[in-house]
Amino acid sequence: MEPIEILRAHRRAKLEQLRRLGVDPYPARFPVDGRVSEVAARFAHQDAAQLEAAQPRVRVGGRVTAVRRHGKAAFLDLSDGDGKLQVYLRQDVLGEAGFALLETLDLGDFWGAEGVLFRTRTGELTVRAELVRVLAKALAPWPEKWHGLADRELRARQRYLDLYTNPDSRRVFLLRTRIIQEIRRFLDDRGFLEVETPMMHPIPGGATARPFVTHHNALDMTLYLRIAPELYLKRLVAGGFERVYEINRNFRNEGISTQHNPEFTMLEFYWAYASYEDLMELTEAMLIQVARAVLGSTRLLWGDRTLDLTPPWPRWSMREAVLRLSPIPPEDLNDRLGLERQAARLGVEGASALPTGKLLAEIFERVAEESLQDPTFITDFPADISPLAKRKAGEPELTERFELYLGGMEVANAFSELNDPDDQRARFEEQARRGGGVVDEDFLLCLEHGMPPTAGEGIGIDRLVMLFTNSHSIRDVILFPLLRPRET
RNA sequence: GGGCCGUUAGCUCAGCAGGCAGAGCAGCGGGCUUUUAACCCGACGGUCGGGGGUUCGAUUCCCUCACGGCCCA
Repeated sequence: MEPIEILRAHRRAKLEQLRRLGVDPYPARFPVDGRVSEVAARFAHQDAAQLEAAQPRVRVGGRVTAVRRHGKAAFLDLSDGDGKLQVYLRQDVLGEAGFALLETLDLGDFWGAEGVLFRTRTGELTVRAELVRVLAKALAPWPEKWHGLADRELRARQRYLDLYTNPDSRRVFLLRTRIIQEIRRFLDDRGFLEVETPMMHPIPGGATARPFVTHHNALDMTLYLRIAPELYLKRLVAGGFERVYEINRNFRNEGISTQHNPEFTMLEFYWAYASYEDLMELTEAMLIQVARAVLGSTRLLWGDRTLDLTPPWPRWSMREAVLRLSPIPPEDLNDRLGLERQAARLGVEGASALPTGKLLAEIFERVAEESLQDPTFITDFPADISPLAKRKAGEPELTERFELYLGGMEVANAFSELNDPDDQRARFEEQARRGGGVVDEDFLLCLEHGMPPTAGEGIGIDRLVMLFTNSHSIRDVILFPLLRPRET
């Protein structure tokens, strides 16, 4: 037998032993006075004498993460992942039969206990158990108690073990939830309405990315998992929901990296009668509110530096960012020839075939993106890489668009929405000519019925969580990141 | 897609300038009625990621594949 099978066999033998004793190893219910970490916190400030006087009786349940046996007595640690509470078992209190339950105990089992709280001679808050009960038998061996689960792959694959054994991991996901809660609060307070739009699209749109393809049998119809909710949210603005947002998953059938997971969570929100400049202020306010609420600070620890969110954040045009952060001479950004030369020098493949605006964007990504650590708005995106953004008045080659960079990552993308149906049609057609999309006639019909001037923004929640938790891989902030299936 | 690093017991990790594969934790047997990484005694536990090559001999060196991690694109 393999060693692991022997370990499992031992546990299974104990399961059978429980059943022979007439003990249900998986009972239905065990009412408790609170989570063990809450109970521990509630009595944290009572010393031995106070507990002795009050004799507080508690009933708790948790996972057994440590056992220290002393002949006819034993100490267990009951854990809920956030904290633990020690339980003291004595044969003279529990009786031989009750104490013998210990013979069936393995690390990882869930146990319940009831008794009076006291402090041991070393001062540890402890339940003197008058009753113990098996709540759920664990049949698979538990990870090592001191180091926990360290293998990064196993931590992602068996997140339930990671969460119980690595407090840092637990902290990241609790913060993730709080960040999203705070964003909702921020938007709700400003009259934004949370909505849900389709995840399955007949036409993939709202971004440029390869979609996942699926099929609806009854309608015999190809459907695409959405790459962005944008075009549906704008339909809602046209429908009179003047402030809407959605926090939900997008799917992009592209590479996987420390910054990309095939499904990722995006906040998109739309604000009628506002422009991209209003959004810059709103974004500053939102991220500062979130940082204060979840971190109690507007400074983010990021690797070996500290990112300062104190507003106002610099606003640089894309052109200006390239000039500030690279030695490229301004004249090279003025004409196509110069742009092509610089793009080629930076390793952009097929530069001569790319639209002029795309060349500038490629250069920007290569020379500037990583340097943008403190929050910086990059504005004035070229129109030919911004098919859904309104053109800048007087500068039709540019758009009223910005991206927010933080920690060297793009975390937000926003613009004054293009609501001119003819211009939108022309841009869709141009994209389609380049093989970058399909003309969404239904959306164009919507614009033809009229959509008010609107500003819209997308914020990548996963990357935001990375920044707020100093996590440098997206896999560390997604509970179940996509992994290759394991052979066995 | 490219580069570097890794894969050894259930878990955490040593080891290997080629010569019988180790520790701690967990598990097993025994002892212990205030311990807390409990402790003490004892016995057990391995396809050294898969395949191939070099060699008298490979966990160790080389090639290759798989998977993972980090960095780059």
